[in-house]
Amino acid sequence: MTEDVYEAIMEVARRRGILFPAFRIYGGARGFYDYGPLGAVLRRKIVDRWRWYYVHREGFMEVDSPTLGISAVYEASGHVDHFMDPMTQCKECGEFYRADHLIEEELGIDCEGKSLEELNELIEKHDIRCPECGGELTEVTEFNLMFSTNIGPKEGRTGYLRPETAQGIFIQFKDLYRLARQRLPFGVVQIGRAYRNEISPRQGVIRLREFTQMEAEVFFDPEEKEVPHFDRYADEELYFYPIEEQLKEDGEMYRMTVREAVEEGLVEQPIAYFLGLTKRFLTDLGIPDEAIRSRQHLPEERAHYARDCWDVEVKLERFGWVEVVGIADRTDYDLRKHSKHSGEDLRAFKELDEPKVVYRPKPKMNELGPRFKSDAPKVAEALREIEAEDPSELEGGLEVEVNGEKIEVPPECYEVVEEKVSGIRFYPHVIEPSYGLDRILYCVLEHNFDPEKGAFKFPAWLAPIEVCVFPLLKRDDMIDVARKIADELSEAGFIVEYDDSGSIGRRYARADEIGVPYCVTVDHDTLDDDTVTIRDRDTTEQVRVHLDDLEDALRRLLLGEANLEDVGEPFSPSQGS
RNA sequence: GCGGCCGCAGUCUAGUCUGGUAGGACGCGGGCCUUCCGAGCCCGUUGCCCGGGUUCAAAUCCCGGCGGCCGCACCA
Repeated sequence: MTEDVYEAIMEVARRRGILFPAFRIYGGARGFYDYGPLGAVLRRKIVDRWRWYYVHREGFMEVDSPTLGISAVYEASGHVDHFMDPMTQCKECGEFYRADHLIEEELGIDCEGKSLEELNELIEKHDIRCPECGGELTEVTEFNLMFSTNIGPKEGRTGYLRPETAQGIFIQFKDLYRLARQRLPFGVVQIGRAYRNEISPRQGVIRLREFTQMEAEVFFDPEEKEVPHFDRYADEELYFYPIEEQLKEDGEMYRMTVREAVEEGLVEQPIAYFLGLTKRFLTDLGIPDEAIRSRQHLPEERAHYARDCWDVEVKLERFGWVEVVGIADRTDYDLRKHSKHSGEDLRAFKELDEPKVVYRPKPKMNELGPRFKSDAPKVAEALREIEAEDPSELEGGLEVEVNGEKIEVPPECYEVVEEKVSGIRFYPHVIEPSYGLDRILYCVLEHNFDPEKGAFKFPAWLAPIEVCVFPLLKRDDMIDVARKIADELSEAGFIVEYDDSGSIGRRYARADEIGVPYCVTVDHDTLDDDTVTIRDRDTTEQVRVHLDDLEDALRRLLLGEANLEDVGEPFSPSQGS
């Protein structure tokens, strides 16, 4: 076999309706894929599992905001100015390249964080040319990854397809904070499409121009930045690959528990918690423990908004360690930015243990106005910032600074008022676990793929088809019974497929290929005693169960509550009738 | 798209005519009291849609925009 696992998987995936390259009849377009019938189910099940962790268990609120945003949002978030990749183009054939990736491929060096000048120098110095045609390359320029469009007819207003779902949450902070009953910490999740106009997507479903994110934004009081139920995943063991190991010549990842990592100061508690959760989630999907590591971002690769960031990476045959989840400490960056740009106060409020009393000069505008004319509002503003613990400090006039000049404010211009300060306002800090669904789905495919059989072996609950029902022979009496069973199982909630084409062996193989965990077969005995066989995908062993027990047996099998031998009498075809 | 009405806390609303930077109710948070499904009391918290103009000063007056509702038109 010359083809690698990636190609084998994509071949089965395309043939059996998991993934299709998009727009195929028109020649396709890089960076876009369709989910076929089975892929769509698989995707849904992964999303549902994620929801179970984040919405059900963590109790986070799920929202769903527009994928197209007005420009103000992305001006405030910094994406208009910062969400750029370095780009170069071949002068001969016109092909575009990501300059840093191209240099990395050609020279085998790390270009993360290099400036445009540095990239240009490298290209010139090493005479890097177009890998396609050998042509000369243009000067490296910045290219914004957001898709822009117009909102409304004609020129309209500039809009951007969202490059991440997160902003939709930040800009609704006020309402969400209220709905969280104004208590921190709280979390909000969003699952949806995001768009990035990648310069040259090349790795199949790993780098898409339209992809699905599952993101959580968890808001913390910066002074109490801890997950309350930390113990839930604290004893989870995982592989850590922190900055210092990455910088060593022979640096290695090492294994420890989430709790130990926090105690050793390797990673802060909330990020560690979500790393633990993520590992559990990924192993649920059939990705083995040793193919999952938590890698800390190097300072130069962190996004413009992140203080610390850890990726959860999954090891793939062809692509090596691939980031499937990023858990970033976005601090108060986003809320601050949106507060500033929108003028809305996106702070949280915290009551002090002891309210304190202060005294303030309350400006009398009808005195200030005539006296200071156009400076009156500034004087008033300056007065409002004065605060004293003792009212006598405010008696007999005050001095304020306006436009760099000191101004005497006579006492008749203000009134000393007592004010109770009962709390403080602050911007919450955000920890953001962000999952790339499409990449995760590919990892699930690869790690559940048996290259020998060319077949998937998904965890039973995850299989896009849960049960196949076959008549042993294409005989009307068996067909009728099998169809009826399939129908009843379907009504009971199972994802069922009925199949009577070809030989029974062929049908088992077909079911195996797409990872159907259990096949139910109607045979001669069924017609006599209402029993059927259940066949296990991985062992190909069979048991006989009575039709009355079938639903229950399958349910327990799919949930992993029982093994095959627990649900029926052993059966082997040679002993059967 | 056209016409009308309207934009004050999360919600409902006073104030707008007669410019001087906002008051209430419910809600929400904390406490007390109670104790099983929106009881009471105390404390706290939250706001004039945006931009421009007039003015020393705009929730208030003028212009523009945006948004909502209703009607008509158009359309999946």
